Amino acid sequence: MPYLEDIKTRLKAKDYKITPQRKVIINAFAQNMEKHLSAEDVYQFVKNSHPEIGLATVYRTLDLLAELQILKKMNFGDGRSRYEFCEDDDHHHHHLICLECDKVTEFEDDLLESLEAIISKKNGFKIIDHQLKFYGYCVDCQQEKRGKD
Amino acid sequence: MPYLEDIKTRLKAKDYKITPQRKVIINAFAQNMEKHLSAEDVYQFVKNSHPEIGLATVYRTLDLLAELQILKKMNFGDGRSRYEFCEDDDHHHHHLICLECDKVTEFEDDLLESLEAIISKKNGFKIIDHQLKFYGYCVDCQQEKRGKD
DNA sequence: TTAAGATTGACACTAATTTTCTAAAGTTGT
DNA sequence: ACAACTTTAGAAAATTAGTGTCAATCTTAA
Repeated sequence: MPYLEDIKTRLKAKDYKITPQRKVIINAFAQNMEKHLSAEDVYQFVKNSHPEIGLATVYRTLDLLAELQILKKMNFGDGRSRYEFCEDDDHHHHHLICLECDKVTEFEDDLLESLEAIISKKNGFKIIDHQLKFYGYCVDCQQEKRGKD
Repeated sequence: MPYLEDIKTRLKAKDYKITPQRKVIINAFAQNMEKHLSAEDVYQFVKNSHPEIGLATVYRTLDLLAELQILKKMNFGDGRSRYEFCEDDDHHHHHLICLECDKVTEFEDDLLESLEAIISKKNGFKIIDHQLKFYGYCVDCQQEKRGKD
């Protein structure tokens, strides 16, 4: 979760302008830390305070922020891209995705680093990033299922 | 990689008919084991022998086969779903995705089982499936990059 | 402040996937 | 084999996420 000032600096460093729209969109993520917003989510959220903002602008801004590695583009299989702040370097987390209610929760892990070394050696593949997702049923949905039996 | 006879049995068991179109589509996967075909890929492949087949039919069949857990629907971030045969139960493999040429290669692993146990305990999350993807550069593309320096 | 260039909003457009409609093909009891 | 019924297929329209265009507006450096 980079600080907002830091983000502005990084935009400027690449000669991108700090527009109100970009600020608002970045803010949307800062105010929804635990969530994984889609373009449409961002659009709806941002419309409250800035009704004039266009959906295309949202898409463009998300693209830009992903390119600058400020946001990370994720796919949870629901047919749209979702975004979250990049984490600094080697502190990875992964996702638990509920097959029932689609809730996505996060989960810390560093165990994969050693696996990366093995793969690099075995396949000659230079690893830049990884993604690990677990699909299953969250506590709440397990409860409900049990109730139905 | 389930046997074709087995697949037919599973279709029948759920009262789905074995149509020529379905056979041809299943065959397309059997003949492209190592690939990860998209709907369009299947459509093109299948058109050779059966030019009359419709793209909608391909989509419907892929949906059906995924629902029956014969195929697995995957997303490699190229904007379309791709499919491969489900593997039997606990023999998982994962994917190395090249950021340069988009080639997807597979990689065997059983190391994640122990991690699953930890997560289940810690988060009360009942895990059904997992997906692990490594993004980076394949041997060939590393070579090219080095050439350019 | 002002000019140069970047960015925006509106809207048309593309591409993947889904749905609808209708007819053809398969299934079943006779 | 045949009528009655069900399932499946193909064509085309509809839907949805995301992108491209372009004139108007904004940001920033000088």
